[in-house]
Amino acid sequence: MEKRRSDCPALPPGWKKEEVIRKSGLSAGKSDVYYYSPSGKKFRSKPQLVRFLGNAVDLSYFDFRTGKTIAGNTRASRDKREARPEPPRRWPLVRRRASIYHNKPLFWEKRLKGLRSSDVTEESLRAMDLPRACIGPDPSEDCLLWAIASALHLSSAPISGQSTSAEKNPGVWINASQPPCRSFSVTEQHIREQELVVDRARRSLEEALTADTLARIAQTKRETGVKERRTR
DNA sequence: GCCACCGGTGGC
DNA sequence: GCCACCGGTGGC
Repeated sequence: MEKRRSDCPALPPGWKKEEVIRKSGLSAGKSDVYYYSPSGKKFRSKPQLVRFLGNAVDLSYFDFRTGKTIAGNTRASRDKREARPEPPRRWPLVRRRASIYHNKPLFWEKRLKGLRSSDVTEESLRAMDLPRACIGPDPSEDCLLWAIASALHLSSAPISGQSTSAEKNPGVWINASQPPCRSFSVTEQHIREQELVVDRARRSLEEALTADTLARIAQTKRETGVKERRTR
């Protein structure tokens, strides 16, 4: 009997997927898919997952059997795309870079306008401290943030901004592999400060997830108690 | 009583 | 006809 739990990138960290092949009976050879929450709770169906995760995770495009996120939610479109599932939606910049970047290097960042990071309640996350003095058609901080994020995805080379020549004539001297801002450098101090920010965010997330789990357990206990009193 | 496992079936 | 979903049950 094949039994293997694997990570599921389309679900939050800690969730595992398991596929169990039926070994006997009329349905021998078919398989059942199960998911396990970080706390070990087992889920046999997508409705079960949706009920448990609520608004915390959008499962509209989640394919229960494959464990992958798909582009459409109809049965027909899903079947057509089965051999080419969409990557998880948490890396939109990576998916969009190929077509937009190669066409017009100077203006592609404008096309990312409107994309914004947000938490599970759709509340926009706080803006970052960015290098000053943007160069290019859209001087907004949002645009620069998207440009830096995409530059980090495009190459493992250092991200340092544009040369002074680009400031004088961006149409001629702009370096498409760098974000459209004045040259800047990142120091060890900057890195340490950002590590602290990330560390704080992780702790907050951990506390929120723990509180959520405890609340769900309490809710389940309350519901169970009500049912038991009614049946007496 | 729990749960792994398979069967039944409604929706497509 | 297929299969996602969930009910039922036998083994522990």
